[in-house]
Amino acid sequence: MNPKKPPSTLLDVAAAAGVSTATVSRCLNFPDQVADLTRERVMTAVTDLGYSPNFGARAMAARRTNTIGAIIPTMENAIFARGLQAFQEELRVHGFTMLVASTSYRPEIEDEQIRSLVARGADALLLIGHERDPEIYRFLEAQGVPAIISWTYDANSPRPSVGFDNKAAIAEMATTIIEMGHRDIALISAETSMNDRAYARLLGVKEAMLAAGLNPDDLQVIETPYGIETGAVAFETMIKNTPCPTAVFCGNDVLAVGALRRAHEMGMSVPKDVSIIGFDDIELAQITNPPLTTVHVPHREMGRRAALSLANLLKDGTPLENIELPAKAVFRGTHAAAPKTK
Amino acid sequence: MNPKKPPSTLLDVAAAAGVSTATVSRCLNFPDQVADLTRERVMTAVTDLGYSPNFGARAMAARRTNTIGAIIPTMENAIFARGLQAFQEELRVHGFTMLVASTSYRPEIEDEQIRSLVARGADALLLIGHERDPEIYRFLEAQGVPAIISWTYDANSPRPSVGFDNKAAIAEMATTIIEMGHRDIALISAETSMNDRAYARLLGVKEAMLAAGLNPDDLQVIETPYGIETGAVAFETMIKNTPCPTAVFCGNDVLAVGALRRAHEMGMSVPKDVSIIGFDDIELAQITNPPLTTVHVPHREMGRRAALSLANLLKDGTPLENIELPAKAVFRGTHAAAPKTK
DNA sequence: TCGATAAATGCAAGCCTTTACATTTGCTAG
DNA sequence: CTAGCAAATGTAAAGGCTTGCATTTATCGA
Repeated sequence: MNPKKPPSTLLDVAAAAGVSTATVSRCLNFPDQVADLTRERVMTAVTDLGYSPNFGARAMAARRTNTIGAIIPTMENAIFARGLQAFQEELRVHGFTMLVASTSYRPEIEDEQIRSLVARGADALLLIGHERDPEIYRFLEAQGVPAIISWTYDANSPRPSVGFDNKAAIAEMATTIIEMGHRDIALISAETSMNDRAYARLLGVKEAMLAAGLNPDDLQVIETPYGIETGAVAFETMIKNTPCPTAVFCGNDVLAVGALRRAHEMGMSVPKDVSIIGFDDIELAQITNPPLTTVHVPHREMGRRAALSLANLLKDGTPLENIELPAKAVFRGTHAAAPKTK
Repeated sequence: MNPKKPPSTLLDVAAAAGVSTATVSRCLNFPDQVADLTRERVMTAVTDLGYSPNFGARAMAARRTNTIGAIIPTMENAIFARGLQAFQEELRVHGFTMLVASTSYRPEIEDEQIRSLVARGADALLLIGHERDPEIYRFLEAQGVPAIISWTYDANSPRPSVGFDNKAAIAEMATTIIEMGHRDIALISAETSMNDRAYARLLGVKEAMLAAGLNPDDLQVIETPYGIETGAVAFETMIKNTPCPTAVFCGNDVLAVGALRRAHEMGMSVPKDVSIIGFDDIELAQITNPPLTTVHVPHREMGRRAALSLANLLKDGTPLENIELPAKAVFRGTHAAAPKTK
């Protein structure tokens, strides 16, 4: 235990066990290729010497790092945290480790982070959403780093993804709400530029309006950053519009919670005076009063499936697929028929 | 762009620029050691070839990866997600990348993950809480991997940490509550075995009781896993005890939210019939009705400072310090004087 | 008992970069 | 004009592991 004793190497272990380095290496990587007796001897040496393989050497020789990068907008949003957790858990099962970077929804940071993670030796990448500079896809291809897109699904996309159809999901919800008599519809959206999920949700509401014979252009939209307070402010602005909306869709649950709170503060009754609809179905949605009507998104399942796909690709070369997962409306307490008082 | 073109290497760049690999390497790592003209030529070659350094080779030659590992119980808990986000943001500023692993609060998984991250070449580690098998600390020392402990602070610990004093924080809160006349106190705690933060909080409540002349042994304790529903169940059990507690402390806000909800479901009025106190001050705490009285923890600041310390250590060798951050009681709507009806 | 085959192990060539040290080039001052 | 020095660049050794191929050993059938 001298402070300066350099960590032991494969060679040390080989010497201690009286075998070649190749055998030690095989012991560690393909245990069943080695005779039981030998393996035992090697493992003892490994333990005795406290050997831990040198990562750099291993990565260089094997041309892979068993590390997978995930690049998400922010971990502070529960939906990504949840998906990422599931992603990491599944990765671990297959012997991979996760590198994480976040972008704060800024494309130029995402660009930088993608390059950084590739330079860091990520064998594959998890990316959120399809939309980004084509140059990046070219870069990934040139580097031979596969990527899977998540949190969105587009049947027409040439890139493999595992996600759900944002547009269809919210359209389903909107159709039901419109059937309940709502005519004046509003949407508090996350910013749609460079966020294809948010944009798809906007499209979904409009689509439902059109299908129901309403004019999609009448949809009142406010775009605002993510947050309870921003949702509250947007709601207050919105509700003073003419015509005053009777149903307010929100791009996510956090915005909806803000809207709900402000509605109460303004003395409105939800859902009697106004319906408020969220998106994501995070934990928050169940504890509001009344509990939030929202669209349930399979965050964990997306993370898990993405990890599984990537692991299979890296292990056996199973090609990535384009997987659609269901997202469905969950009706709780913040929606009701449109008020008649109009 | 043939599908099989191997990525270019330093040698390719050197050849293209008409210099040696050493010069290219210097261009990339110490640009000012190279003549302007040469640098320009090299950079052009780098861009043209789409060169990205091979991580393994670099790690091996430089003996460091500029990668820092973070091992947390779970990202699904907002407090860790938030701290981790801040940790990663700060790391990025200093040119480091974050490897993440989670343990689900299981010591044996933590052990495995620590070894895995070290084997993955992490230059340093962020760990939650002090308590773990001493063998692990020995391992880290032997491998020469520095670690910083977070989410807790102990002035007496020999290991550097950046955190807050869990015991003192909750004791402060408990003292105030007891001064409001509460005598029958309960605690819904996270499991305290192998979770020194939870244990410290338990101690803190007892300490406050003792200081106020109450018998710490009278503290009613239920340990339960993390979750809204588990908090609710624990609350219901607790409230049927004799004597019935008038103040229920919770190990974290999520448990408190569950308790609060169940209290309402049981027809109790909070804080009139019972006071409920949380811990962490996550977003949830502000949207309950009434808003939750809790202890504010500087999650982001801990993450940021931890990253900063580690970055400074790795860059200039600035030794790690033991940093205490403040956590303070925030009084909102779920506490009140003890009911007189007793 | 011997050859054929399979299983186990060893040999040694990479893998690609960094960096200590050596060399060359370009200046400066005497 | 040249010795001497600094700046720029080159040379080549390491760094520790994996893996294709070669070799040895064990097993089995005839």
